[in-house]
Amino acid sequence: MRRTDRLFDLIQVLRDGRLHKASDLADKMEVSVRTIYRDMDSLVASGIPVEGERGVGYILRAPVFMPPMALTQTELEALHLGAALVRQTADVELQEAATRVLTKIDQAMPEPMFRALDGFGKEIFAAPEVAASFQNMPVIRRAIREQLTLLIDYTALDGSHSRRCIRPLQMEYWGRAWTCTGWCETRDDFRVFRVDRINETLIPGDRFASEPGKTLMDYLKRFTPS
Amino acid sequence: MRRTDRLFDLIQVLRDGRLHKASDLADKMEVSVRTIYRDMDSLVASGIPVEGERGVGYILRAPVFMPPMALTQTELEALHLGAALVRQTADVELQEAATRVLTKIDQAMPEPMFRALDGFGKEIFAAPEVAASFQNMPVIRRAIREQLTLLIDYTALDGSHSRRCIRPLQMEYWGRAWTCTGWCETRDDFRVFRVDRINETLIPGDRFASEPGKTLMDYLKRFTPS
DNA sequence: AACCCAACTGACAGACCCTGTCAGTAGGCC
DNA sequence: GGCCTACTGACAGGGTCTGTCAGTTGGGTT
Repeated sequence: MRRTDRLFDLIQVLRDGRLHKASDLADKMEVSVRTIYRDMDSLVASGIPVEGERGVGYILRAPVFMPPMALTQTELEALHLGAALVRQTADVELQEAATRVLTKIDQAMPEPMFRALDGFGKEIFAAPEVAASFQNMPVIRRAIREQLTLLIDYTALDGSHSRRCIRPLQMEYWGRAWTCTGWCETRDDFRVFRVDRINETLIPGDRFASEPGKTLMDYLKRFTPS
Repeated sequence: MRRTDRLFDLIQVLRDGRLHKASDLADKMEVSVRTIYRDMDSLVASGIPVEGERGVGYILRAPVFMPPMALTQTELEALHLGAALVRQTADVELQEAATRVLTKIDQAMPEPMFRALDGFGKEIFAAPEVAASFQNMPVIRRAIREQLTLLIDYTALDGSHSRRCIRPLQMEYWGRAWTCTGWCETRDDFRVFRVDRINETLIPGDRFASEPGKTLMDYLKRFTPS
C-alpha cells in the first residue's frame, strides 16, 4: 500500500512539468534511488507519459494530468454544453481542443450515461451574451432529455395566462432570454415559449414518441425562406 | 506491482455502474475474498466513491468515472472557457455543475499551468469574436455588427435560387447548421437563412437604421403564443 | 423469529514483493 | 577523458501482501 501511494505522489510531483532528478525524488520520497528507477518503470508500464533522459532527468511529456475523478450526470451535461458553446464562439484552435476533450471524456464513459446524454448538446442553441438563470430550466431540460410531456402555465406578452400541454423539443438562448421550442398539444402546432414567462411546470409522467410532423426536424424546416 | 494493477482493474470493472459481489470480483481477479475487502478499503482511502452494502454488493456511487488522462494546455483552456460560458448562460443547476467540474480539474492542475489560465475565461467571453466555420460567416458577422445591408444569393431547400436584400440581425447555431435571422427587404418580412445555403454575400455599403417593426426585438415577439 | 446473504473485522503464518546496497553500463555534454 | 545522470542486474533481508479461519453486523426473506 505504501508503494501505491508513492506512485501517486510521484505523479503529483512530476505534474509541475519541470525536470526532476531521480536523486531528488529519492530524497523527497525517502527511498533509495534504485526504488525511484523501479517506480518509473511502473509508471511507464501504466501508460503515464513520463520520460527519462540520461544525464538530464525525468519529465512528463504531457504536462497536465488528470487523476481519476467522479462526475455526476449534471456535471457531464455542463461539460457538453460548455464544449458546444466553445465550438460556437471560440477560434478554431479552441474548437478543436473542445472536441478532443469531449471525445476523451465520452470514450471514458460507460454506455448508459452516454445514451442519456445523446443529443443534449445539440438540442441547446446558445449565443452567449447575458447571464440568465431560471428555476424551471432543469425541469424542462429533463423533459427534453426523457421525452416527457410538459404541462406549463404561461403568461403571454399581452398578459394573458394559459395552461398548455407541450412536447418540449429544444431550448434556445437569444442573448436576452432563454426560450423553449415545443409542439403545443393545446394549439396543435409548434410554439416557442420564453422560459422566464413560464410560471409553473409540471411533468405528468407520460412519455411522448416522435411523431412525423411534430419533431424538431419538422420545426426547423419552417425556417426556410419561400 | 500486481496489487497496483489490480486496483486499477477493479475500478475498470466497477465502472459499468452495476452491482458486484466481492466473491465475483475475487474470482475475476483470481484472489481471495479477503483481499477484495482490503482492496476496497484502499480504493475508499484513495477517494474513489465506491460503496458496499451488507447483503447487497459493491457499486460506484458516482456512475461516471474518468480515468487518468492527459490534457494539453489548449484543451484545458477550452474546458475553462466552456465552463465560463455555461456559468453565464445556463440555469443554476448547470452553473453549479460547471463550477464543481472546474474546481475538480483545477485542483488536479500543477501551479504554473493554473497561473497561465488566470482570468482566461472572462477575457475571452468579454470579446466574443465568433470564428467562422463557413466562409461568409465573417462577412455576415461584420454586417450585423455594423448594421450594414446585405445582398445575398440564396438557395432554398427546394432548390430555387433567389437574390435578396436583407438587414442581418443575428446568427444562430442550431447544432447542425448556422442560420442568420434578418429582415428581408425583398419579402418585406423576417426570414431565417441557413448560412451554408448562402452562395454569395455582398455588402453594398449602406447602413440601415433600427426601424420599429424590423428589429430583433420585434422578431422575438413573434415567438409568443397567442 | 429464525434464516440467508454478503459485507466487514481481527488474527496469524507463510509467501512474495519490495527495497537497499553494490557494481557496472550507456548516452550526452564540457 | 571526466562528469552528469539515467538505467540494469544480482542478492539478501525485511516488510507488505495474501489466504485461511473464525466471527460480527445489517438487511431482507420466509
